[in-house]
Amino acid sequence: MTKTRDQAASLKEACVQAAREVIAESGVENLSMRDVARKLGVSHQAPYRHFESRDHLLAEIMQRCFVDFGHHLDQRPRSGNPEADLGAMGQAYLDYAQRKPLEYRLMFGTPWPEPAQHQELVRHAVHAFNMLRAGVRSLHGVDADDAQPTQVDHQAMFIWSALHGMASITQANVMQHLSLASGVEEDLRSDILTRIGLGLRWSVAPDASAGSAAKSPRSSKKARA
Amino acid sequence: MTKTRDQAASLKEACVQAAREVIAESGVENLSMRDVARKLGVSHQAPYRHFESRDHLLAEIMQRCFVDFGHHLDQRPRSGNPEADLGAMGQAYLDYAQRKPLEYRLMFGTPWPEPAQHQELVRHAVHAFNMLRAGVRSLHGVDADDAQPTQVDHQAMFIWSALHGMASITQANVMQHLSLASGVEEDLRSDILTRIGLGLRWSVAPDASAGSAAKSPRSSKKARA
DNA sequence: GGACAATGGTAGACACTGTCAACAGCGCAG
DNA sequence: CTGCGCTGTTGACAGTGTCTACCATTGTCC
Repeated sequence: MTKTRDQAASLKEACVQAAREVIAESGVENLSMRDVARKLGVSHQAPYRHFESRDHLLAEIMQRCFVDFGHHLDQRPRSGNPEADLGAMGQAYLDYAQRKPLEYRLMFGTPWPEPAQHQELVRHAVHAFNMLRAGVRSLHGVDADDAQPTQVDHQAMFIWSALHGMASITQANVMQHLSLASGVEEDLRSDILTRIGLGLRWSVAPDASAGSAAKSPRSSKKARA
Repeated sequence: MTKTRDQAASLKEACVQAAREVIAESGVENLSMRDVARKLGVSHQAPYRHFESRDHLLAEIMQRCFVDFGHHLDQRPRSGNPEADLGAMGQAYLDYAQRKPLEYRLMFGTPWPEPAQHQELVRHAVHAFNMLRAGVRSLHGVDADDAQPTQVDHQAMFIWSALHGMASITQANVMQHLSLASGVEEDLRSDILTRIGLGLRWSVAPDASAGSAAKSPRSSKKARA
């Protein structure tokens, strides 16, 4: 409890906090070590006592973002219906990407530092993916508890691809220039979620709002998957 | 034909060329103006005679990458069958991403410079998207030449999302840590393409190799789309 | 031919970055 | 008290993008 150790911990924490703020406001590329030092009123080298390099600080922040992200996904409403739950997860995913675009880009759009150096980061990222896996697995029903892991993984990768693609495309400022047909942009989310459901041979049931995309499916569980 | 004008043009060209090489070898973030100047044996300010700023040089390069990319998509084998053609386009897309990862990241993974400043860039990017649109539209058959533009755009966005998601996830060095079930990684492409087909309510028919993912579909054209 | 402006290239600054190295204050173990 | 380790400071160094001032060559108009 010595004051020293507190301050040490507090400076490390403060660095992370300040850096997260910078990133949330202006993106990774505008984050500089000297900036966070200035923000905290310490010398430009002080942060280096707690982080080997800029990359290490970045890794720490990415890691925390993944924790946040995991929590965000976990806090989605649980209805007990596996399809609806997975759909809600998709919604939550896109929500996060939309509400914290810069954090999202940090996690999924920034070239990662050497993964071997930052195993904790990898662990948390993998954990988030495993949540998706679990959601997919529960789709396969109670009996099929030993669902083909191959198929589960394929489905998970498909879902992730579509969601991530959607999220990052939406964030790029290109879409405004595509002159999409009217209404398309608004219904993108529900449409994509529906199509993901089709791609799984299951309906993932987007929330009922703005249902233009709903051509018919809703619960076309017929496919054996 | 004056020597001056030639040299001018040639330095501008040389800058672009040198910069592309740097990017293709070590990525955008390692591209520096001074570097290309050094590489060309000119003063560090010479490139600025031809490019207002680093962003302008980058925009020029991105633009050319989009042209390349468009050509690459265009050179895919045409079978006359709209489904197969669209599938081949997907293949070509993923091919490009795999073979030129850094260029791909430059186009689709780098925060764009102010689009208003670089309309040519936007034009070429949109053109690539329109190729996808055309592919989707031709799916709707000859009669439906006035296919619902809304639906076409939705489908195009879905395809793009899934492809882009797949491409960028594959490039990130995360996948090795997901401990995917054996065989999943190899079949990712064909599986995703199949699922995209399902999401369109059409089979997009991945190339026949490595067909583990083909559970049955292949030409489940039953859906009315 | 000769004045002149434009064009393309050079050289030197400035502010900024990440990071290395040497140094100073502090708390604690011996 | 002495010494050591941790935390923080200060000062460098090499690198960056970009501004400004300068120089050389060129083509144009009188």
